[in-house]
Amino acid sequence: MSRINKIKGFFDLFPPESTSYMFMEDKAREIFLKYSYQELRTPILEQTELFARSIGQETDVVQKEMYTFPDRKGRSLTMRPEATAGVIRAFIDSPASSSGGVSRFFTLGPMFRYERPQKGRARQFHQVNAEMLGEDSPYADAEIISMLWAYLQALGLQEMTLEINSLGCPLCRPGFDTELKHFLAGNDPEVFCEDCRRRSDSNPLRVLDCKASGCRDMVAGAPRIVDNLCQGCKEHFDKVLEILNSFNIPFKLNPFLVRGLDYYQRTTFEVISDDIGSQSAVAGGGRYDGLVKDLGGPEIPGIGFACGMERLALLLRGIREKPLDFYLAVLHQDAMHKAMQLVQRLRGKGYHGEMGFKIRSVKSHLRQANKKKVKTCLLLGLDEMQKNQVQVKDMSTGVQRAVSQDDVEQALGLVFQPRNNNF
RNA sequence: GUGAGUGUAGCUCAGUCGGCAGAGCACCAGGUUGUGGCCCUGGGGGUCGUGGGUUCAAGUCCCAUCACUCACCCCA
Repeated sequence: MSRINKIKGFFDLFPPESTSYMFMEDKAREIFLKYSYQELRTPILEQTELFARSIGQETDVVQKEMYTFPDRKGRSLTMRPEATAGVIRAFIDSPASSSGGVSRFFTLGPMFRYERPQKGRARQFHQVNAEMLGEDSPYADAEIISMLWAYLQALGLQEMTLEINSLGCPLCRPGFDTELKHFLAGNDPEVFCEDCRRRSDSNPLRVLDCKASGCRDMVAGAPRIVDNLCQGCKEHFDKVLEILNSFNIPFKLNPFLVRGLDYYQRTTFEVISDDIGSQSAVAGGGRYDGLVKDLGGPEIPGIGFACGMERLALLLRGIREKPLDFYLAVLHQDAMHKAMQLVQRLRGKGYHGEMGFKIRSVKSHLRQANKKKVKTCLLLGLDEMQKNQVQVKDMSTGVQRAVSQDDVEQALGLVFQPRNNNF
């Protein structure tokens, strides 16, 4: 029979890579729970309009990157291309949205975008997300950024840059857009790339983020949002930076940092690494104070970030599964049942291990055990069965001794303690 | 959506001017009557991505096609 290919841009995660993902997920839960963020799991499939309305009709994500299709009754559904919209929708549906106070959520899981795969970019990819709803204080911005930073530190990642900017709010942004349009219109259209010629009128802010060399040179002299913020936005931004400074979180102001999702306003940020190919953004986020209302909820402010696990995985080093505690080698069919009983008992005591189901030579079993890098090899054959014993061999020292079958866990305990996590 | 590159053993790859399909690693067995790693000997493994063409002869040249990779774009 012919084989069936997996879908382009979709990947199977085998060990040791899957171990890195367990590690990233465990650390996310460990850190985020300390900050009082609770795990929220939302559906992968949502009504298409949810994303069209929140992310923005004009964005690349909505225009050409979504997995959108009709269900059996003809309703348009979309596989989530990002997490925030679904979290907000769920939040609006929940009692939390009308009971006041601050809600903190994190989510883990797959996202889907129809793009050409390359290093650090897949069609199904995984994100760690966090969102805080109901608080517009600059301290909220600082909290969530510092939590992201703490998470990256906890993963042991170095050499990353936090870039930050403010996009203004509905009070100051329109004025700035107008000023920016005037500036762009004053330049020779020839210096723009094709995209920016179009954008310079429809979405001038995006031109600031263009990587084309012509646009870049031209933009260097453009007016900056940070110089044109209204009083409220300026105070907010200054306060965020002040708090980050006081907590020794290093950041770089990037006046050209513009996120690709339309719902951001005020604080936006990205974490960049030079070490993961051309897709350099490891994490990104920002404030979205108008979004809950735009999605039919009350006027509640919010801020959040997304962190790309595929990109983190490229940076993780030395995450390896711990070796198994034991491997039990069965040397005769008559010892098989007893062997399984022993193995089950050891697992009940917290030891991790397996048994070989094939009757093979001691040499062959030990080669297996050695290859699996287990700490100890237990041998059970006819001799041991007659004496009610098991041979316990420490694989690092080669020391071996016979112990009573009743005392195996005690014997293992003399060599090492049962482990309590997977890394 | 655009561009470039790569497809040969489980993995990494070599294969000259078109002339018998190769290496290293991995795997299995033996070197010890029931003892791993190092070493030695032997062994199993191939639709040379697929289809067509040129030729006495194609892994090698030509065409098509599929897959993968990287980059643009965009983003995490």
